[in-house]
Amino acid sequence: MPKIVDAEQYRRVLLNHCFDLFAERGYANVTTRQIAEALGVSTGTLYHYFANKKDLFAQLVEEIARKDVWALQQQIDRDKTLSERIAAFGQILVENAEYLIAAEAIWLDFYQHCNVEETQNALILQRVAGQYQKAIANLLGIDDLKVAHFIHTAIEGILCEQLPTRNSELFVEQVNFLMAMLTAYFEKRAIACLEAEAIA
Amino acid sequence: MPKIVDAEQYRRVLLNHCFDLFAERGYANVTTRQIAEALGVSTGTLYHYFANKKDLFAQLVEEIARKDVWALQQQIDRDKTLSERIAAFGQILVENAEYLIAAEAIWLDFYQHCNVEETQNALILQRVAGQYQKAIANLLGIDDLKVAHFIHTAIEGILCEQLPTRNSELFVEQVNFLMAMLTAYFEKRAIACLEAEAIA
Amino acid sequence: MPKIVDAEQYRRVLLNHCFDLFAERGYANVTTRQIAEALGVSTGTLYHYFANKKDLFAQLVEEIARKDVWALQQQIDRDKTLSERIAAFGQILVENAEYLIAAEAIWLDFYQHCNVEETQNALILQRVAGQYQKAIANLLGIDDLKVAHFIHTAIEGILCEQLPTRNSELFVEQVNFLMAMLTAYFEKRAIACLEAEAIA
Amino acid sequence: MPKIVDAEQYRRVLLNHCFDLFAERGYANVTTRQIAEALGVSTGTLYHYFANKKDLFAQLVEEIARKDVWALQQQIDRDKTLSERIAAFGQILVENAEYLIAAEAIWLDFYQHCNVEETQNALILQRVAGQYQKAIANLLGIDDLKVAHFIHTAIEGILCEQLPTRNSELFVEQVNFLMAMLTAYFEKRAIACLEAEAIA
DNA sequence: AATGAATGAGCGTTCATTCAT
DNA sequence: TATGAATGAACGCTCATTCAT
Repeated sequence: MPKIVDAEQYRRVLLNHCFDLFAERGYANVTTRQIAEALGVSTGTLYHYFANKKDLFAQLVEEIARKDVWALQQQIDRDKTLSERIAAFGQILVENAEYLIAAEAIWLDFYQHCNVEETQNALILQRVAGQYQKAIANLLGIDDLKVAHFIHTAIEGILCEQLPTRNSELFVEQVNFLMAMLTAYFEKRAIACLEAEAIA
Repeated sequence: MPKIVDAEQYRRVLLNHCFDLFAERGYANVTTRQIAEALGVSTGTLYHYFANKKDLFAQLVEEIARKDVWALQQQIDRDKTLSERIAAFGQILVENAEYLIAAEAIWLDFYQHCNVEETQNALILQRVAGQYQKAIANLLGIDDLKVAHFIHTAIEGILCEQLPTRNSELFVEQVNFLMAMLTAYFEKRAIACLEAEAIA
Repeated sequence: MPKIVDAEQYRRVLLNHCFDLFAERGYANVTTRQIAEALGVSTGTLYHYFANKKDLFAQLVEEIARKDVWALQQQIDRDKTLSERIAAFGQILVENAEYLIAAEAIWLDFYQHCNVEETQNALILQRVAGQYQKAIANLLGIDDLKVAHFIHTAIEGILCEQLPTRNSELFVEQVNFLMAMLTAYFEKRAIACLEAEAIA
Repeated sequence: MPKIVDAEQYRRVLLNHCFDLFAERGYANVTTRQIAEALGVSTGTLYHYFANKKDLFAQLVEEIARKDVWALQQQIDRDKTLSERIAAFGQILVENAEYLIAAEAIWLDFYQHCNVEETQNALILQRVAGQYQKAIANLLGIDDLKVAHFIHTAIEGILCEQLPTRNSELFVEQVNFLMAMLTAYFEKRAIACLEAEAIA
């Protein structure tokens, strides 16, 4: 089925070219004509590859998550200690700040526009969130998915704040706070663990 | 003589009645006619009290912040220890989850829709953020505004995640994580402080 | 009936204060609120003195005509020759250009907005036109109302042209052309008259 | 492939079908829905071909001028004497009275509604006026553009007067007056010319 | 597969007019 | 008399979507 593969690839190319448009202006402020123009195709073509604007946006969200998770997995280094991993994670966030904030803008738009009643959207929401949690857990080498979930959530908070105006100084500061708190939290947990063993 | 005596007060009444509408559907999905209907007035009346839809929304954001900050200040209890304050704060968040998530929805919409080029919006953004930070710092009895800022940011992250579907179990969990990390962080800082003094 | 006289006078005061507003922006681009504001009264008061916006405008048109005709009558000088009268008329036009153009703007707006089906408007139109013709005929000391009518018409054309941008040089030129043509026309008629008499 | 092959041509078709609507009711009293209905298209289609209502109207004004000037040029007959040309011109005006009055209504609306601050409008105003002057000068075979300008202006006055109610008897009378005055004016000028030569 | 002209419901907004005070 | 808050029909305009080509 070579034809279908091509169409599939083309769909992804189109999605990736939409990223900036949606990130900068927001779902509601982007028209299908603007999308078509940005992609160098007609609106008709758009509707050939996507059922409608919402569907296009939902697919973009999935595509972003797919790529993010894959990229995070590439960064896993099994030889590092926990605190080294935390530091490395912090650095990844800072280095990719611009992209992550843009992706957050899109993700939040999806949070707010998607009708959760539509099963499709609920599934995307759940799946993507799960993927990020696992990716973060793997990257930090921790087992507790709930902690990974919290970390993801806190990062989203930090990214949110950068939406109206970028402030990289503040961003670095906030990331450092998160990493410091994580370190303190894990140290405390390790000590508690040791003490528990000592008692036993 | 006009029908409404205190226009200023009436404007606030109108704003407060808009809250749910904007929180549930989002700025872009609420029409002025829906607002008018929800308020039990005509669209014309809406435009008598507010310059336009954006202005109405910006004023709502400010009104929410004003009320939130005031409510937080009422909760300050100078007799509590730091860890008691942290626990109390966590409880406040959990008890008011429903309202806080709704307010976050509105706040995020403002983040994304407001044009920061318009000085007015930039000022609102700055002022409101500052007020929340101070309120949190006062509530926890800490001096470091930057930590308060981070806490506010992390809470926003937690609230964001509840937007598409409420999950109170998860919410409590995340708030507990935040509080645990805060506690670990402050303890570590206190120990470091003591050691520094000991050396000196 | 002193009260009624006062109200009548006040109505005229109000009308005269509307002149500039309607002349500058045109009937359709003036709102009743703007009128009220310019007059220093409320919209309610406006509707106390005038049935509606159209009525107010129609009364303004009549008031302008009343004043113009009266002013023209003041300028009649029975001792002048025809060519002196023509020259004097030209001078009056040039000296009052600014006002006449503004009045023409209003008059044209009435031409275009008034529904002639409404008897009231048709009457105003007829009456005012007749008054101007007589006033011009008297001023020039000519009997032929039809010539006066044509002169009035030609002047309206000249005034029309000044509406989008004032060009006083052009205005003077056009008035001079009109006066030159009138002079040539009357001279030719006088000669024809003499010849007719000679033959007889 | 789109449905309409020659968009430019279709735009002109649409413009020409708007003529009566604007002429009869005036710019401010015609809604975009009425225009669309009169053209047998949707409002959306209107905005596909024209930027907005003002732009549509401005293009209509230019289209009218283009056609009028072309039509006048077709009437030029180099074998006629001046007085024959004047008579012919008068006849053209009378024969096309109905159309000319309608066109004048549109032209006056443009005079009054166009914001001269917008360079585009100022240019249209200037260009169209210049074209009419040249067309009249060519038709009458005279060199003096200023006289042609005055004639155009006087005709506009005559047409204005017909706006509220058509009165063809009056129209013919006024046109005849204008032609008579023109004849008298040119004769006088010719005599003055001859005398000047005689002296020399 | 690709086009873009066409659609029309629905948007934010205005404003002449009313009427309780 | 005088007020101005309230009204709501109607405005100019937008844009996701369709479909003949």
